[in-house]
Amino acid sequence: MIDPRLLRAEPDLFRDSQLRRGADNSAVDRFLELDRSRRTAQQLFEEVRAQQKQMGKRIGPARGAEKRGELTEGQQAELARWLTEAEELSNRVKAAESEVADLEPQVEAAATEIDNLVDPDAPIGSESDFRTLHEVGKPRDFDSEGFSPKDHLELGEILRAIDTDRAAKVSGSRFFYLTGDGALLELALLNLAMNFATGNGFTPIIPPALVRPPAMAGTGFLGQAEENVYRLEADDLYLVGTAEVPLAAFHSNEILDAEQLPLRYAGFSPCFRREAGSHGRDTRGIIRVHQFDKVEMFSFCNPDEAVAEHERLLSWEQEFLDLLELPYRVIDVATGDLGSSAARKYDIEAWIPTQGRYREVTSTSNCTTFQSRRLNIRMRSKSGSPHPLATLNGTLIAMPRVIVALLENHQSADGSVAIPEALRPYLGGRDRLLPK
RNA sequence: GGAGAUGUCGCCUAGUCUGGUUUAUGGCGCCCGCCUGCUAAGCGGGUUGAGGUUUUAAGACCUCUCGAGGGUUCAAAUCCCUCCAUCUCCGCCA
Repeated sequence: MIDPRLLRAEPDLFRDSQLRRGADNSAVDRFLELDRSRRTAQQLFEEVRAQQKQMGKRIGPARGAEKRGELTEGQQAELARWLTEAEELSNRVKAAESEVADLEPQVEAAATEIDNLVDPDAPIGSESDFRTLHEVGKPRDFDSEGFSPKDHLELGEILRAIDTDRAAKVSGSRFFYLTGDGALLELALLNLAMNFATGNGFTPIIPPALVRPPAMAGTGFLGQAEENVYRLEADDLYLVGTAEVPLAAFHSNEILDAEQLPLRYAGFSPCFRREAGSHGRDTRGIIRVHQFDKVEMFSFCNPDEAVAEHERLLSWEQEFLDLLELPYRVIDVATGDLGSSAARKYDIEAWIPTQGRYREVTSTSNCTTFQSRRLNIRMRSKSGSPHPLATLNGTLIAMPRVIVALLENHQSADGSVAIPEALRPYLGGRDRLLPK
């Protein structure tokens, strides 16, 4: 949700931002017009409502006196007149109220169509117009090592770590079993990630993966992204696509103490994605799946701190990938590819040898005050009234894609896979996964 | 799943049966001021949140807000309906 007062005062900011996203900006003017009508209607309502209340204050005591039989004939007649007048007022109140009630959702709808203001520093353009910020590590030269790399699925089968055939039998396409060392690998990554997070001051959280509609809507997943969300019709619940949803909604309808900020959480949850519209893409292996586990970082912070916090989230993401000894690059996502709630977004893409390219493994977004407005999360400093705060999120680890990157980048010709040093304590001190 | 109880402005609490004379009571906590060698106590005032009108400004005023949403009524914290949450008991269960 955008800031309606800012929009009234400086609509050009929003028109321009929408253009930068390559999005429709007609909602800005639609909002302004509806908002004006709504406020006019609101004022009328408040006026007649005030009259009605005044009348009620006269009728009340008079009725009391009437019951006690203390009214003179003249007062009795006056009361009767008041009641007639009150009835008429009541009708006018109802009419005015229903006009407001009519306009309200329209204003709301227009506001919802307006995306978050983009950060002026974000590169302008569509998906391919990203800016590369860093490249870290070098892709391995398998040619010079004298063998061609196997892809993660082949390795996963050699190690008996990944089983997609049986997953297809049981659940369908885009599902997987992690077996043996595969399962242990995920648990090791989880523990490494959680220790890393808590070491950096995050509170570990295991949130619910089923949420009610307001949580889903508040985080912005019921707009364009809706087709990718699983919904449980019978119970009116959604399966979350990321822990961002329950983490963001954790403090919904709360006013947080500004002194306590930033509040940082690391949430571990399963993630469910329908992957509608991606038929035929990444059908092999576990790069694109319907269900996976992820540790997500989430921060509630002062809007003044949001840009710095975003940089911090990014550097934690990088640090974590460094621990896993993976080559990657960091990109500054272009305005057209931000999604409605992010003002700026950095993706980290790990090198995938068998694809000869970088693929997204983590992503961090600065949502400024956009989400907190929808979720009604505010902060209060010692003096002064509550204000919306900023929310930011960033992937610490998305299991399948990191497993893909680990297997492919650290493989040997015999199909064994080297375990990065940081991970060894979590795998019983082993330094390799061996074919089974 | 069955039976019952509860939900009031940070916390506790009055008000709900019997609708109006309530700007929603009082206490605790917190904030400001007064008073007092200091502290404590005492005294006075303030203290839900949202939207709006107006003003150079401080402010003033209005409307909404008693778990949420509907309804009845001239008028709803109070009556009716639906939903949500919590608690107690019973049953079932990893």
